[in-house]
Amino acid sequence: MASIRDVAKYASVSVATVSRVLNDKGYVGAETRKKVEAAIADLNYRPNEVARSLFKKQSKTIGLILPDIMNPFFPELARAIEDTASKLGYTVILCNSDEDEEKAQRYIDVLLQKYVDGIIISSNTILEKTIRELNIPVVCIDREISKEIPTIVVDNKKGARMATRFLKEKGRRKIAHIRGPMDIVNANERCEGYREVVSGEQWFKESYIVNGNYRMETATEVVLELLRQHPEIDGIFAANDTMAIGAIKAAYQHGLKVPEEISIIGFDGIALGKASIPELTTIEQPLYKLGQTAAKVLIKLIKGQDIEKTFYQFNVQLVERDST
Amino acid sequence: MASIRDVAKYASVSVATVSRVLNDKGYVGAETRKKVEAAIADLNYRPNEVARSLFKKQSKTIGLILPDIMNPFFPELARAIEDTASKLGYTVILCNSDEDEEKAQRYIDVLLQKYVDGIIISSNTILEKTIRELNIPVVCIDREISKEIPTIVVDNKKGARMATRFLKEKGRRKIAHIRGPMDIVNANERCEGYREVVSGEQWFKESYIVNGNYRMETATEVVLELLRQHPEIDGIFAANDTMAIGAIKAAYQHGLKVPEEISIIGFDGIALGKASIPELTTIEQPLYKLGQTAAKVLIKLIKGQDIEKTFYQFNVQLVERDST
DNA sequence: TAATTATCGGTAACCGGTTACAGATAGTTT
DNA sequence: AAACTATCTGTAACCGGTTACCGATAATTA
Repeated sequence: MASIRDVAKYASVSVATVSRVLNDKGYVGAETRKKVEAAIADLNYRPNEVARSLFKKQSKTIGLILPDIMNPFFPELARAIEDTASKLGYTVILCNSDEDEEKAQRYIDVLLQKYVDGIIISSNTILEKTIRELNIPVVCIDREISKEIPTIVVDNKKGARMATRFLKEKGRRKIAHIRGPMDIVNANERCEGYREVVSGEQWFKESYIVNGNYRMETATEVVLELLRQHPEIDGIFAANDTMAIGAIKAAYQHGLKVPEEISIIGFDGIALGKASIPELTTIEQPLYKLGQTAAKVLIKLIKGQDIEKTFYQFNVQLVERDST
Repeated sequence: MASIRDVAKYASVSVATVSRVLNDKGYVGAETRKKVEAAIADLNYRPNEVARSLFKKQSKTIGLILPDIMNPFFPELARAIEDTASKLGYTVILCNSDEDEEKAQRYIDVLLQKYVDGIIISSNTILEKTIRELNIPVVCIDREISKEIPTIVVDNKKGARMATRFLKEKGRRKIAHIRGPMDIVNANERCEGYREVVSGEQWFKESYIVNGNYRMETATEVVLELLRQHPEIDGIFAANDTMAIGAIKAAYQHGLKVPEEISIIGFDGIALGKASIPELTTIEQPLYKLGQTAAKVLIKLIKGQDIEKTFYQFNVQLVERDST
C-alpha cells in the first residue's frame, strides 16, 4: 500500500503538505492541493490509521464489553452502538465478559493496549475505582455501577409498577414476580417496583416472589414449582422477557391457558417476545435509543465535549400483546 | 503510561534488551532479564499494541462483517468467533453490513486502514475479485462466494432433504416450502434439497414453493396466503427457523393446530426455536462449531500456516421438538 | 598464549503518520 | 525601495515499539 511519502514524491511535495491536505489543516495553495489530491487518487492512497493512532494516542475505536452477545437482550444494543459509532467514524471491538470480573479486566487491559478511545460496558461486577483508573471515558449501559460514571438505563422501578398495575387492571388478583439476580441493580429495582404495588394487598405473600436468573430454563422450573405451591396465582410479572417466556412454558406444562387462566408480562421488549405464541405483553425498553445514546455520550466524552448529565434514564412503554 | 524507554532507563539497560525480554527473542543474560522483569512489574508496563502493529503490520485484530447482529442467527456465530479469537490473542471488530455491498466495502476499507490481520465475512453480494485484492486472509461463513475462498458452511441440501423426508415420515402428504432469498446460495440449496424429495411426488405443485426473505413477518403473510390457496397443505419446511416461527403463527391464525393438523419444521437451530410454543423442530447447524472453525482457519491463514482444505462443510442434525 | 566462538547488550534506523518550526515567496504598506 | 505581513511549503523530530548490525566480554579450543 502506498504511504504518505509515496504520495508526496508522486506529487513532488513534502509529506507535511500531504498531511495538511489530508486533514484540511494549515495553509495549502490551491494548485498544490489539486496536485496532492490527484496523487492520492492516482495511487489510491488511504492513510494508515495505525500510524495515526500512534501519534494521536487515539484509535477511533471503542470497546464494547457485554456479558454475552448470545443473550437476546444485547444484540439490539450492540447494533445501535455499532451503527452510531460507525456513523461518527468509530469502530467497535466486541467483548463477552460472561459476567466475570477477571475476564472483563483482561479485556480492558487489551483494549487499553490498543489505545481504544473509550469503553461501553454492561457489568455489575466491575468496580468504580477500576474504571476511574483507566483514564479513558467509560459509559455504563443497562447496569449501573455508580452515579459518577455516565450511565444509560431505563426507569426500572416505574416499569415494574406499570407491569404489576396492568395485571391488576386486567383483573388479576394473585400476582407473582420472578425476579432477576440479586447482584444486578435493575433486578432489584424491578422487584422493588413490584413490591410497591402489591405490598398493600392483603393477598400478598413473600413467597410470591421467586428467584430467577434471567434465563428461560430456570424460569420454567421455578414457575412450575411456584404454580404447584400456589395454584391460586393468576398473574406473573417476570423481570425480563426471556423468563416470561419460560413462565409461559411452565404455565402450559401446568395445564394453564395463557392468557385465559393466567396472564404473564415480561420486561425488556426484545424481539423474542414477538416470536412467542402467544406474543408477549411486555414493558418495552427503547433499546436502540439506549445504545445510540451510549455511543453518542461516549464519543462526546472522547472528544472532550461535556455532556448534559451523567445519568440518562429513559422511559419504558407498556406494549400489550397476547399474553395478558 | 510507561513506555519501553522508561523501562529501559529504570532497569539501566537499552530498549533493545527490554524488547528482547518482552518477546523472548535473542540472547538476554539471566541477571539482566531479572532486572528488566522487575522494572516491568514496578512500572506496571504494558507494551503499546499500536506501536507494535505499526512495525509488524499486524494488529492482532480481525474484522467480522455480518449482515446484522440483530438477526438471531448471528449472535451465536459471533460469540464463537469472538471466544476463539480471544483465546488465540485476537480481538474482533464487529461490522453490520445490512446485506449492502457498498456498506460492506466501506467497512473493509476501514478495516484495512486499521491493519486488521484478517476478515470473516458473511455476504453474498461481495465479489471474489474484491476479496482477493485485499491481500489479507478472508474466510466466508454461512454464505459461500467462491470455492477459492475458505468457506465454512453446512450441507444445506442434505439438511433440506432430511427435513422434507422427516415430514413425509410423519405422514404428511402435502408439504410446502418457504424458501429464502434468491441471491443467497444456501437458500437455493435448501430449496433444491426440498425439490429432490418432492419432485417425484404426484401431489407436488410448483406453487407449493413460496418466496420468503428469511424474516418472520413476511413468512406469516406468505404462509397465510399459501394456506388460503392450498388448504390441503399439512406440512411446511421453512428455510430458516425465523420463517418457521412465522409459519406457526400463520397456521394458528388460519385456525390450524400445530403439530396436530400441520407440521412445521425449520432450519438453523437458533435459540429462538426453543422459545416458541410449541418448540420448533428444526435442522440444527453446529453454529458454535462453525464460528469456532472460521476463527481458527482465519488465524491459521494469518500465521501463514496452511489449512487442510478450502471448503469446510459441516453436518446438520435433525432436532425433533414439538412442532412436528 | 593466541585465536575462535558463543553470549550479551547497545545504537540507530524503521514502521507511517503529525506537527513545531523555520524559510521562501508574493503582496502590501510606508 | 525597504520593511512588513500573509501565505505557502519543507525539514526533522516525535509517537513507541522492533530489529539489523556491531562491538565487547567470556569461555573454549588449538
